[in-house]
Amino acid sequence: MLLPEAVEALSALAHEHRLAVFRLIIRAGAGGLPAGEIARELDVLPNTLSSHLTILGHAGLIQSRRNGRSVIYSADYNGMRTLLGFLVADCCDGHPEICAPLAEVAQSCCASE
Amino acid sequence: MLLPEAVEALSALAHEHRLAVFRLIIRAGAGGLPAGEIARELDVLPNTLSSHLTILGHAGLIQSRRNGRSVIYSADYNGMRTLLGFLVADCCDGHPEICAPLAEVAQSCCASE
DNA sequence: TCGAAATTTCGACTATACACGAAATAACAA
DNA sequence: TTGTTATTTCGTGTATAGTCGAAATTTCGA
Repeated sequence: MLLPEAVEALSALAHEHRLAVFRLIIRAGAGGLPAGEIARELDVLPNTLSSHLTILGHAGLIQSRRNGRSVIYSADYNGMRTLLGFLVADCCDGHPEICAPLAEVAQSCCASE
Repeated sequence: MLLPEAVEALSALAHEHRLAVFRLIIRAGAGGLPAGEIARELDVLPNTLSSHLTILGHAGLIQSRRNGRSVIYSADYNGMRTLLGFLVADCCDGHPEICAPLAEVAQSCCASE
């Protein structure tokens, strides 16, 4: 991942509603959520939400598939992983004070699975 | 960390120059870098850089101390750790496909220290 | 085929972010 | 004190992001 792509992904998440949308979608798991339900849940107008979803999608953080009249949005785990990897990479240049605790967090939460 | 603070930190990093500044400062280690050197390195006007540094500082990602005529900026490891923790926390709700690989990355880079 | 539901696209308005020149402030040396 | 270096603050112009209403599109049931 290059810096411009990282900036795009960070910009996508750097918005109150979009970050909330992303977290909601991540927690929904592989099944994802229809746009309408997200709009209702977060009290955002459907057309406004649509533009937010487009931005998150273009940044590689979410994916969409159509199901009947609904469009289902789900997390792009690979995109999120790439972004986190990019951010973490900076601390690996001799600065374990950041990523050592992070390793614990990531490990402990995954171990519980 | 609450959502608004996360948005502020993400917004601070969601800018080509600011992200570059942050990475440069992180790699500089605890010694940090004077504002002027950062400006020269990234070819940004001193006053423009100053506003970027203020934004990163207010977001809790960097710190500053004065040394003579220079102002030295260094990374706020705790702030960065908090942001990464916030982002990773989302995947811990039963989605190890994100944080499992992240745990490896974080662990391997810290192990080499 | 007609109408309703779900979502997106379009166009316009407003607010905010960004960059820059000029001036102010802080520290130090002569 | 005077001048110089390093940095910040201020004011302004411009570009970009965000929001919304209205209309278009897609899908499906009656």
